[in-house]
Amino acid sequence: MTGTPTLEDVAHRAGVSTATVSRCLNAPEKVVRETRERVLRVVQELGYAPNFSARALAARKTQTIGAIIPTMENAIFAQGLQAFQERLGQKGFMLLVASSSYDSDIEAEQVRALVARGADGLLLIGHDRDPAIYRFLKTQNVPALVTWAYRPDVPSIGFDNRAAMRVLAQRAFELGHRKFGVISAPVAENDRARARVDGIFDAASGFGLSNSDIPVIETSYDTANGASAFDRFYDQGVTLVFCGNDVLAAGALRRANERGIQVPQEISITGFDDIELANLVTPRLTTVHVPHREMGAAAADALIALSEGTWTGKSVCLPTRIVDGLTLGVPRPT
Amino acid sequence: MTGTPTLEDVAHRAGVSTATVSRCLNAPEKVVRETRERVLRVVQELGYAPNFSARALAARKTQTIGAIIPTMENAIFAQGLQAFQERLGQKGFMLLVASSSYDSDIEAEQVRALVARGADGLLLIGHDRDPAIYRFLKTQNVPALVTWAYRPDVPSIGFDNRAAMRVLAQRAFELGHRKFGVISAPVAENDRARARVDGIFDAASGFGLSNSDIPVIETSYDTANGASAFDRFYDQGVTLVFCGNDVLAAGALRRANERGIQVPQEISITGFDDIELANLVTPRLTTVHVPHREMGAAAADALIALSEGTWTGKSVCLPTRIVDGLTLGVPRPT
DNA sequence: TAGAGTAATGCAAGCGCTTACATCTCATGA
DNA sequence: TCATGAGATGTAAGCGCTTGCATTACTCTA
Repeated sequence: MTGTPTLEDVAHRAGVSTATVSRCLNAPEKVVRETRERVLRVVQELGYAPNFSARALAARKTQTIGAIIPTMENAIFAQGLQAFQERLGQKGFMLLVASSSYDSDIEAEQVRALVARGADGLLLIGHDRDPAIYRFLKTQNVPALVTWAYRPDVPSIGFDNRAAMRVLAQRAFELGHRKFGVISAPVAENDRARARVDGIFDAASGFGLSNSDIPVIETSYDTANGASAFDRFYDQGVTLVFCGNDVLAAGALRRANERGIQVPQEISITGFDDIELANLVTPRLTTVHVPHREMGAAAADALIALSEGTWTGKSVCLPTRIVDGLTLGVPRPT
Repeated sequence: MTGTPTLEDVAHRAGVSTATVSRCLNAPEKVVRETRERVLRVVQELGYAPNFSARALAARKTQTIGAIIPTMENAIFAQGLQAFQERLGQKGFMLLVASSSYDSDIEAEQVRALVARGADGLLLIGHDRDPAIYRFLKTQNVPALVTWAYRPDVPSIGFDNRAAMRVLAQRAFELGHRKFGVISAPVAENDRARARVDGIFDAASGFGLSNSDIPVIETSYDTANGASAFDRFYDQGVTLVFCGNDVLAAGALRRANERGIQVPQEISITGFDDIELANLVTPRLTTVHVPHREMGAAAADALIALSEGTWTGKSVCLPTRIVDGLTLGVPRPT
């Protein structure tokens, strides 16, 4: 009984078997009240805390959920992850995090690592990944939930990137913009980025614009990249730059400010995500609001349900909405 | 041998004992080459992956490090944590994250949860916390590392919040500012916030200003709070507002912009942390750069060393530097 | 009052791995 | 030739918990 107290120490002291103590902790209704109270008192006295490794080994459950996100440095993931973690914590689960740096090989490796660690379920971002990963997860019997994107056929809690961007683009076209550029995150292996660009294409075709007329610059997540892409588009004389996310848009906007280019009088800029940054730059960014926190919390609930076999089976598509900032205006007269 | 392969399956198939397989994986030098290669081949064939719960139970090590941060939504933590996680991953460790929402009771609870989960070490932010937590950690024999703050007497990897702010304040006073206000995060249970304010006091005393003359508004981490605190100070006619972090500063700056108040001509504003945001607001924020990524990576190394008993025992204090933005100028003539 | 039924508890076999200790093999030197 | 010892491998006892099944203690019914 030296060192950390174990179940057995508690059992001894309470005069019951370890089985009863275990039940008190995990299925209190199976133990008669008197016994339960006595046991719980001893648990208190001893400051007993279960050893999760042992519990995990015996019960084949770790009460741990893994999440693999591209990077926590992106505020949108940080925010969603925070909400996810909070909800998980409330329900007695812990969060194991890994990051992929937008690299699918690393992601696959992390999936293995998390499964080996016994994660009861995995949070994944977006749909694009090697089918072998899904097969592996299936054989290992570890449920996965896709977030930040929606699809009815696999468990997912997200939103419709394509439709959201379409709505924004539609509005821009209605304002009269016809000559514009798109700054997007690299679309390879990133269905969300691709969907956003497709949303623009969708809206454009309604205005008689063909995809081949739409210049898209793909560049990685960084304000500096947003800035240089902006330069190229500005020099081409576009009246509007759609950005695949707020960070790119903030970079573009900063460059516009640096060059003394009036936004939106001379050129309009739009973002996507509605991170706090969007509201702090000058002028305030016109962007698409995504319910990151709601999504994170809902994802936690879903993943716990999935791991306990009580999942409703219904993916959910959360609503997004346009945030009226000050960076989208009518195109300047040519 | 149905389901996930175990050590025993590998042992059988390779014609050796489980002990040998275990040694191949954990101490290869103890196994003669021929055997080792045969075993590893079987490991490949079977796609064997060790069960970490079992390993943890038997070896009393989980290869898992826990981190408790106030919130991931704050970019400074997200960035440091990302670097921390990456380095941990490179060394075969996983990251278990918990958040405290700046609440010390929640933090204490999370410490227990992480220890129960078998974390081999804990990353903590700042020094302020109930000594009982340190005692608990000591009896549980779980090492902890303090970050984002420095102190030579406990394992820590951080920087000198007080000195950094002192340097910034010194510069402001040299420019002539005498009437100013401080917007700080709540200093109770937050040694970092307190140190930053103290840094201002230090510098102020060198200019014959006494602490009681310095108005400090404590408010929680949120741009809206920064904005309203700014209003109060502006209306009091200060020429400068020191902010305890960039988020508060960004909020203050936004308000100034909204009210059409010229920064820094009419009033100066400074931040602290140098998150990306500082560089995106207009005008660019004058702030203090903190090496979050270096700190995160160094913390990972230190914590692993600590958990393996190879820690050098030397805390490290990383350098900070002032970032010359455009929000600190000479005070307007009275 | 005996027998059946049910609720509470105990027993003990694992869960998959690590590791102290025992055993075996074989080269070495006297 | 044989005791010696070093190196390689095997044996088996846990690590702390969960859980199917057995046992015990009661309550109820006929």
